[in-house]
Amino acid sequence: MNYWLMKSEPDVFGIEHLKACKDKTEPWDGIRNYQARNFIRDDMKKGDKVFFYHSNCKTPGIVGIAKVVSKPYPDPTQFDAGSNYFDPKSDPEDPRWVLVDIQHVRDLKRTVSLTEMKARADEFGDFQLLARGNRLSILPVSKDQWDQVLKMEKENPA
DNA sequence: GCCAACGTTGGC
DNA sequence: GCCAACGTTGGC
Repeated sequence: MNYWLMKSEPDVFGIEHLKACKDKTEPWDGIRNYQARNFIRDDMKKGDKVFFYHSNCKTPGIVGIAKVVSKPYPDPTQFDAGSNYFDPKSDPEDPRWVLVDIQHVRDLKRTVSLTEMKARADEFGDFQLLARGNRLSILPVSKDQWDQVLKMEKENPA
């Protein structure tokens, strides 16, 4: 059982969008970064838990919990010439990009903001979200880091 | 294989 | 809107 953090822009596809989907489930398409791809392809398992993170917005931070509800499978948008995610170099016999289906589990009671987490970076250890220049849209979270966020959720915001 | 140019991410 | 950081592309 692994833990992850997935970023999304609330203006494009936020946690409210995920909740509104059929079965609160949606294919997490459009990942076009090899490091993120490798996490999905090599390490993601059905049942893994996911922090839903809002980026590029007023208060960037973790807003909810989701879970992985499929195995990794080829991202259909890579073969769709009409899609923004179309990749003409991807071979249908050996697809370059994969995705998993993500299902909403619950909203956090409050947003655990990036600012708060940065202020308490020493309680997170080595956390890629807090690393300088971090741009990965999918990144691993340790059990301790997962629990730390949930602990902060229960506290009052700083 | 190097590296400059370019595009994207994402916090602020 | 700005800009730092980083990934990708393509010329050589």
